[in-house]
Amino acid sequence: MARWEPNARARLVRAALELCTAQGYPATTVAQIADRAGLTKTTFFRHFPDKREVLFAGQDEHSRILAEAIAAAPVEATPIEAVAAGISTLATTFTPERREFGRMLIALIDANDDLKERAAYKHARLAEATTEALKAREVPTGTAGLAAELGVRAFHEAFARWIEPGAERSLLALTQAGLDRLRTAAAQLDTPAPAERASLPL
Amino acid sequence: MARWEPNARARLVRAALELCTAQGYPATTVAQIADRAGLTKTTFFRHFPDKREVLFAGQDEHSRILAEAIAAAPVEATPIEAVAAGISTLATTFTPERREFGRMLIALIDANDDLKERAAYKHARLAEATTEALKAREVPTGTAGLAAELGVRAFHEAFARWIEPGAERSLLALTQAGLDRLRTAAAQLDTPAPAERASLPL
DNA sequence: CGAAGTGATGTGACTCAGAAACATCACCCT
DNA sequence: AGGGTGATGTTTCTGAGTCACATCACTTCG
Repeated sequence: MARWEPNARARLVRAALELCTAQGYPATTVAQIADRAGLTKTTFFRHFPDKREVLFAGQDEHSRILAEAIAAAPVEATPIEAVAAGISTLATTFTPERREFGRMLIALIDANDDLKERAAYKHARLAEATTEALKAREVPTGTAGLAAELGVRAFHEAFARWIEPGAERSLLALTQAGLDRLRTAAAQLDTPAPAERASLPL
Repeated sequence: MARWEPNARARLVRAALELCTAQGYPATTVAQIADRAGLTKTTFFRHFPDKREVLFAGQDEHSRILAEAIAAAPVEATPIEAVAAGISTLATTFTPERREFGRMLIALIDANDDLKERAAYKHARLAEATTEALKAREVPTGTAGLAAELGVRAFHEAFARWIEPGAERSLLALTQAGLDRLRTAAAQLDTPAPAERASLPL
């Protein structure tokens, strides 16, 4: 379906990431991004609803992938198992080439509150979609919400480790490890902190 | 310390809430808000960093209150108990007059993605502050993060019920009920959904 | 093979958010 | 009475985001 120069959208994303990394996000103008992609400001806004969104391109897809994988999990799976299946499937959609992209994106987000805000929104939306997918499996609302939150947190944590320079483990392995870690953390919500526990009589 | 007409900030908040409720958030201009408060656009931006923020005025205070209450909880308290103490203290700072305000605010947020995004960010910041307060009590990172998330969710849920027209219970009672509900939900993360459980052999 | 159609892009003009430099006013203190 | 201080107003500017309209490439059909 491509006509003109193909991949206008991808060119915009690439241009945005490069320019923002080089000059900083606030110093980068939408016109500059469009220019570098060989397009105009108007066209930019035809592809993305606002300046922030170009850096989060494709993330709405994650909700769909996660939700579908959860729906496809075996009926007898527990909420956590369904979530594990979901984020595992999501993890397999990430190719190694996306590591560099991810590194740059995380660096940008860390440096700009505007982007942190959008990231928080994306997190919430992803968790919501996951919650709905679990509720469709008859998981009660509260449990669904928490399981979803655990899953999204596990995935983000895994992603953060995956893009680190020396990372050796696959994103898939990291997501599973992350979820396990959070499961055990959840089991300790009613346990006094170690420092206190150590001072209790044996 | 008030000089001119006092309460400029409060006047801006009130004007913003009224105008946005009447005309819708996107149709309301910063200049209009300032005008109605008897001020100018520049002064608006001296009090609030952006247009969205005027509707979330005072919420940064919540982080401080919550964190301080958690720090003040008894040393032997479990993470959840510390969080319960925190949100209970926070709940007691809400006077009944704030119910109407809360109603209008929630209605606005529900109707505007811009405001949903800011609300998600506020949620994340509140959870972060809570997490830090728990980590200061030697609670391990993962557990702290989840306990914080539970607390913030419980508070939001309680707030949503508190502002409902027919609500009778105090915000304090509602936060405690909300947290209890989430605690039991957390205990079911590894339990298959009811529909499935019912079909298992007794 | 050429004309109409379709979808993506460009142009120009506009509104509003938000920042900055500078002027002004009310109040306080001495 | 006069200077200091802090809050406000004035003006101007940049950039985000919207819109109406024109244009171009490519397709399809007569």
